[in-house]
Amino acid sequence: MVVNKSLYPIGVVERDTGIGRDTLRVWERRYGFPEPVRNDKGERAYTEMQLRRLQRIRRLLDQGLRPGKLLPLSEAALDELEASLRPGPAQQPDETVSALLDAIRSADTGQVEILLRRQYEKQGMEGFVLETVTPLLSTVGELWLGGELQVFQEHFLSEQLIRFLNAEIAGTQKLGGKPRVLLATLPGEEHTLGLLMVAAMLSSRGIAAINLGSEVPMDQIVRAVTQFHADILGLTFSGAYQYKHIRPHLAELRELIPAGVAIWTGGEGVRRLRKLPPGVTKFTSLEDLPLPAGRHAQTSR
Amino acid sequence: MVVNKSLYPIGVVERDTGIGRDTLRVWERRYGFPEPVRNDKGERAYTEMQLRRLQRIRRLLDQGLRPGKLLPLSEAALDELEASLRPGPAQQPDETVSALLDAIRSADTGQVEILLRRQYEKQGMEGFVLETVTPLLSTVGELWLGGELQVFQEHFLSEQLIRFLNAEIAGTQKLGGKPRVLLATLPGEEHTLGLLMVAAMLSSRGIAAINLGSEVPMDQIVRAVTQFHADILGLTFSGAYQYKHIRPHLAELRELIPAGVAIWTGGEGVRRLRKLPPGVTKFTSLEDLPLPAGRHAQTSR
DNA sequence: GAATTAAGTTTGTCTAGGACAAATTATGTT
DNA sequence: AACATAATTTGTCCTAGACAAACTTAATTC
Repeated sequence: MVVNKSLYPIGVVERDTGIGRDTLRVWERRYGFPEPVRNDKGERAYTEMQLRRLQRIRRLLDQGLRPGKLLPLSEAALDELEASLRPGPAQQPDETVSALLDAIRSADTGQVEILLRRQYEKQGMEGFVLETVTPLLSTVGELWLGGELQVFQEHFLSEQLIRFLNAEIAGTQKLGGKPRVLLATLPGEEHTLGLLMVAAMLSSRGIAAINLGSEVPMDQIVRAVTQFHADILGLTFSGAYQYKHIRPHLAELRELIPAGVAIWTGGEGVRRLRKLPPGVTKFTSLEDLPLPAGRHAQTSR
Repeated sequence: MVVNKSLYPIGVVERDTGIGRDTLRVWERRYGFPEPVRNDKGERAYTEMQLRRLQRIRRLLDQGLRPGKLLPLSEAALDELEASLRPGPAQQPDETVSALLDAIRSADTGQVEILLRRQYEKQGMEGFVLETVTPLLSTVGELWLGGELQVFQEHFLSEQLIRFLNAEIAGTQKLGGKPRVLLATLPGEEHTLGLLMVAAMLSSRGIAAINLGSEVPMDQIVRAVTQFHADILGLTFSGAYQYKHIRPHLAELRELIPAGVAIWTGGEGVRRLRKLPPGVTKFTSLEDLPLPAGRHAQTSR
C-alpha cells in the first residue's frame, strides 16, 4: 500500500480552498501561516494538515472574521473560537421542518419530495414559501454554521427545492397579463433561490415573471427591462451580499432605468437597509411583496 | 448615457476564459498577444474584444491546436481556421433552432415556451435534449462570441431551459429503481445545465438521478456517494473548466470512492481528454450515455 | 513500413518582494 | 445616533527568470 504522505502544490491548494495563490503567499509572509515545506525544485508543498486548516479558516472567513485575527491562532485556539461561534440551540423548529430535516439527514430522496408536496398542497404556494421553505432554509443555514449539516446536504435540498418550485411555476397557467415582472440578481449575488421563491409566488397569482437568474451585469438588466417591456424589476440580495454596495447599486440602477418602471427589492441583504434610493421599494419579508391584485393578500399566521 | 468601454483586469479574464494569470502574461511575452492596455496603476486592462478572442482561442485549443500556432494569427486568419475546422459546411441551423433564436431575440417569452414544448412532444426527452437543446446552446454560444447575442438573452434562455427540464423531471420521476445515479460538478464548474440534461434523460428512462448541483467540494461528493448509496457518480465539465485539472481531479476522486461505484464523466471539457484514469468512463456526446437498460438506445439521426 | 527510442521544442506553473487601492475598523464631529 | 475622516488591514497585481512535463520530430531497429 502506498503511504499517503500527500503534499500539494500551491495551485491545488488554491483550487481546493478557494484562496488565491497570491493570497497564500502573502499570508505566509505576513502571518507565518501556512508555511509549507519546499520540494527539490524549491516550490511550496503544502501538507494535508495545512490544507485542512486552510479550509477551516476559509469557512470562518466566510462568517465575517478577519485574516489578521485568524491566521496567527494556534490549532487549539481555532477549535475554541469555532465552538464559541456556534449559536444557541435556537427555537425548536416547526414539526414539518424537522421532519424535512430528518429526511435530508437520512438521504431519503422520496421522503423529501413527499413532504414538500404535502405541505404545498396544504398551504398553497404563498404559505408554502413563507411558512415552510423560508424557515427550513434558515434552519439549515444555522445547522450548517454549527457543523451539524454537511455541505452536500444543503446542496441536495437546494436542488430539490429548485426542481419543485420550477415545476410548480411551469404548471401554473400564466396569464401573461398586466404587470410584467423581470427578476434578476446582480453580479456577486449567486443565490438564486430567493428569486425562484418570488417567481413562484407571483406565478401562483397568475403573474408570469421573467427570470433572468443570478449575476446579471447591470447594463444587461437595463437592456432586458426595455426589451421585455417590463413594468417591474425585482432584485434580491442575500445576507452574504456586500451590504455597502446595495444602496449605491440600487441608486445606479434607478438612474439607468426608465422612471415608469418600478424597482422592488428584497432578501436578507436589504433587511437592515433603512433609507432606500428614491423610486425603489423594498419588502422585508416575502409577505409584503407589493402586489397589484391582492387576492390572497393576507396570509394567516 | 454612460458609454460602455469595458476593460477587464487579469483576474476576471482568468475567470471568464479559464486561462491562468501566468499563462496570459507569458503569452503576451512570447507571442505578443494578448497585449492589453495599462491602467493608471500600470496594471493590464483587457478590452472586450481581446476577451472574446481569448474565448475563441480557448475553444480552438480545446480541439487540440497548439498555442504557438494559434496566438500569432491575425483575426482574419483565425476566422479562416475556425471555418476550416467546422465539420459540415457551416450547417445551416435546424429550423426549430432558428425559430427559437428568433423568439429569444424578440423577447417573446410565451413563444419560447411553446416551441420548446412542441419540440419536446415531437422528439421525446432524448431527441429533445440531443437534437434541439444541445445545438441550440452551441449556436447561442457562437452567436454570443460573435457579439450577436446579449448576455441577458443567454441568461433568459438558460433559465427557461432550467425550468422546462426541471418540470419534466418532476413529472416523470419515481421508480427510484436499481442504478442510483448521483450527479454533481466540482468546484470551479458553475455550469449546471449539463447536469440537468443528463438528469432529464435519465429520468425519461425511469431512472431518478440525485442532483447535487454545481460546485460540490470533493470530500462532500465522497460523503454523498456513501450516504445516498449511489451506484454511479456522474460529473460534467464544461469547456471553461481548467483542462489540466480534470484528469488529476478524476483520479483523486476515483481513489476516494469505493471501487464498486462507477464514475462517468462528460461535457465539453472532457472531449479532448484521451486517457482517462482507470475506472472512469466518459461519454463524448450525450448520445453514448452508458445506460444499463438501453430501451431507447439508438436515436435516429 | 511499423514500432521504439532519443533528442529537441513548446508550454504552463512557480518563484521573489514590492506596490497600491479597495475594504474595513477606529476616531472624531455634528 | 448619524456621518465624515483618518488609520489600518487585506487582496491583487507587478517583473523576469527558471524548469519540468507534455508534445513533436528525428533516428534507429525490427
